[in-house]
Amino acid sequence: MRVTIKDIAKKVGVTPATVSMVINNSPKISQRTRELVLAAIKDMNYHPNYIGRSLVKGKTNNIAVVASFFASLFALESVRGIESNLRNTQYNLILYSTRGIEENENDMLRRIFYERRADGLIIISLKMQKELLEEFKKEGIPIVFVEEIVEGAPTVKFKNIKGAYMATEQFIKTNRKKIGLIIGESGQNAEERMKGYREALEDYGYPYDEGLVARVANYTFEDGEKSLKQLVKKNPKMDAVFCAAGDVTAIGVMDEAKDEGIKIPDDLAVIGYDDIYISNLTNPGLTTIRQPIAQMGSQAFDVLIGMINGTIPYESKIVSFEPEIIIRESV
Amino acid sequence: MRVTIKDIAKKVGVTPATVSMVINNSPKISQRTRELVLAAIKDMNYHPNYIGRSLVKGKTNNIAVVASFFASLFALESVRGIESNLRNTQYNLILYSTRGIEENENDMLRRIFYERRADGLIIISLKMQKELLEEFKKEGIPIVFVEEIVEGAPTVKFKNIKGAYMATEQFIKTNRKKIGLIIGESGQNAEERMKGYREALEDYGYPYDEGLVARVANYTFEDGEKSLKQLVKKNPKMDAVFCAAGDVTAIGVMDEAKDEGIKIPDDLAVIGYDDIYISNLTNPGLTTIRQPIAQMGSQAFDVLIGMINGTIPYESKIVSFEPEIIIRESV
DNA sequence: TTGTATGCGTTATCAA
DNA sequence: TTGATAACGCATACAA
Repeated sequence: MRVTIKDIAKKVGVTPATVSMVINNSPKISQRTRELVLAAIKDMNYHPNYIGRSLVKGKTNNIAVVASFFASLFALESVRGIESNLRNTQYNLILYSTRGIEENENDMLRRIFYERRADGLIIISLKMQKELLEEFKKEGIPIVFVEEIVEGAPTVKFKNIKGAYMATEQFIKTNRKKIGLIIGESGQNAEERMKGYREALEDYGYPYDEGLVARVANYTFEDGEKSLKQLVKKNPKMDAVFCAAGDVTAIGVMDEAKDEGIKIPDDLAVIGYDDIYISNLTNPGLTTIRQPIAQMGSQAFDVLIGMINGTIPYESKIVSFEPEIIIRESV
Repeated sequence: MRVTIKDIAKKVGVTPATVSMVINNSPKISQRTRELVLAAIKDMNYHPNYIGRSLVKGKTNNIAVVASFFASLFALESVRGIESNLRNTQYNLILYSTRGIEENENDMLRRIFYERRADGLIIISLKMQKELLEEFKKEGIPIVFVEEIVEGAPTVKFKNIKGAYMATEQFIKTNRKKIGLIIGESGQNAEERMKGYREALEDYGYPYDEGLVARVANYTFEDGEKSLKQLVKKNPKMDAVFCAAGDVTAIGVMDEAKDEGIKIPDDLAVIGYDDIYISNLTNPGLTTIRQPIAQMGSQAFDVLIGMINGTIPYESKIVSFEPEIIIRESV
C-alpha cells in the first residue's frame, strides 16, 4: 500500500484534515504543526493521490486534446506548442484521437464530458455538434477550437486567405502570367485558400480560370505528380503553381517537373504551404507559406486556461495568426 | 449537477448498488431490473464518472507515454503505433514530455507513480533510476521501455547493430573500398551502430580506421555538410559514407557533395538511416535503413497491456525489430 | 435477486 | 488552531 494522508496523520499524531490543510497551504495551521507534517511527508515520501483530490474537487487537472491523428505535422506541432505552456501549471495533457473516423468524434467528446475526464478541451481541426457544445457550456467545461470555427466558442486559427494571397501575389510580382492552383477538394481551409488566390488574381487584373485549378483528396506526393501532369496538359503555358495543398504535394510537383524536363524556377515557379522541415532541403529549395503552429498551440492553451479561470468569456471569438512567406529558390 | 448513479437509482426505485451491478454486467440481476435501469440510464443520459470509478478500483485506465519531445519523427511514429492499438481498449493516452531536461525525468516519473496517474508507462528513449523502477515493480505498475535497455523491465527496440551491418555490407558488396561513417557522439544507439559497422568491416577483412569516422552532436543537415568536408579532407579516396546519424544528416552530406563536385553515387556512395519521407525525393534518391517504428510502438503497447493483465511477466526481456535496407540511387 | 454498509483518498464544513 | 464528520461517485462483501 502506498502512503496516504492518513498515514501521515497517524505518524504526526494529527487528523487527516490537518494534513490536508498543510498540503493546501492553509494559513491557519501553526508553524510547528506545519513543520512536523511537512517533515513526515518528506520522510514517508508522500504524494497526494490526484484521483481522491479530483473526486472531491470536481476537477481533473486534465486538458483533453482531440484530433483525428496525432501523427500529423499539424497536430504534433500544436501539441508541442500546448506542451510548452503546460510547464508551471498543474495541468496534464490527455490525447484523444478519433483516428479519422468521423462517427467517433461526437461519441468521444460526449464521453470526455459525461465521464468528466477533463477540465477543458482543445479540439484540433474537428467540428462539433451544436447541441453538444451547449451541454459543455451549461456545465462550464471550456473548449477552444483550432482551425475550425464553431459558433459559441473561441477559435484559434491561421489566416489562410492571407497566406494564399501572399503566395499568389509573389508570383504576380515576379511576372508570372499563368498561375495554377493545387488545392484540397473540401474543407474550410481549402475554401479560404481558394478565396485568397482569387482575391489576389482579381486585385491584379488576372482572370480566374477553372482550368488552372487541380483538386486533390489526400495531400500526398502522388497527388502532386498527378496534378501537375494534368495541369500542364491543359495549360502548356502555365508558368507558376501555387500548391495550397501543402509542401508534401508541392514536392511531388517538383519531382514530376524534373521528370518532364520542366525547369524550376525558370519554366515553372512553385510555392507550397506549411514549411515542413524538408522544404529547406529540396533542390531547388521550396518557397512556401509558413504558419507558426506551435505558437498557435500555446495560444490555444492560454485561451483555454483563461476560460477555466473565468478571465476569458465562453463565446465565439477568433484569434488569428499571420502566415509568413519563406522565399527560397523555387520561385 | 450532472446525473449520477444515485439519480438513476432513485428514478428506477432501486439502490445505487443495483445500478452499479447493471453497469458492470453482473449476471445476478433480473432481466426486468436490468431493463428498467438501462432504460433510465439512456433516458437520463447517464455516463459513469471515471474518477469515482478509478478511486474505488485503484485503476486510472490511463497509459502514460514519456519522451523528451514528441515533435520528433521517432516519438511521433511511436505514438501513432500506440494509438492504432488503443482502439477497442478502455485506455487513454497521457503524454509526458521532459522537454529534453534530464532533471525533469525522474521527477516526472515519480509524480506519475505517486499521484497514481497511470496504470502503465511506455518510456521512449529514456533511462530510469534502478530504485525508482523497483518502486514501480513493487506496486505492480508496469513499464515498457522503448530503445533503452533497463534491467528489470521489458524493452522494445530495433536491431541497430544489424541495421548498421546491412548498410556497411551493402557498400562492400558493391565494391566500395574506403567506407566512412558519420555517427552520433554518444548514446546506446550510436554505440550499437558503430558496432555493426565494425563487425561488417571485420567480417569482410576491411581495416577499421578512426580517421574515417565523424562524430556529430545534433543530427542536423549542417552536421552532415561539416562532417563530409572533414572526412574528404582526411580521406581523399573515400568512396562511401554510411550516415548512421540519420537521413537528415545524410541529406546534408549529399548537398555538400554536390557543392564540391563529388558525384553520387559514382564518386561517393551514401546510405542514411531512418527512411524519412523526403529520402525518396532527393536527387539521387537516398538509400537508407528503415525501421518500422509505428509497428514497434504497437508492440510496446501490447506488451504493456499483457503486463497489466498479468499474461506477460514483469522482467527484463528484449523484443527486437528488424531493420530493412531501402535501396535507391545513392548507392 | 436486491439492499445495506463500507471504503477508496481527499477536502470542506463545522464545532471544539 | 485543530478535530470530527460528511461528502465526492462508485464498487463490492455480505446480509437479507
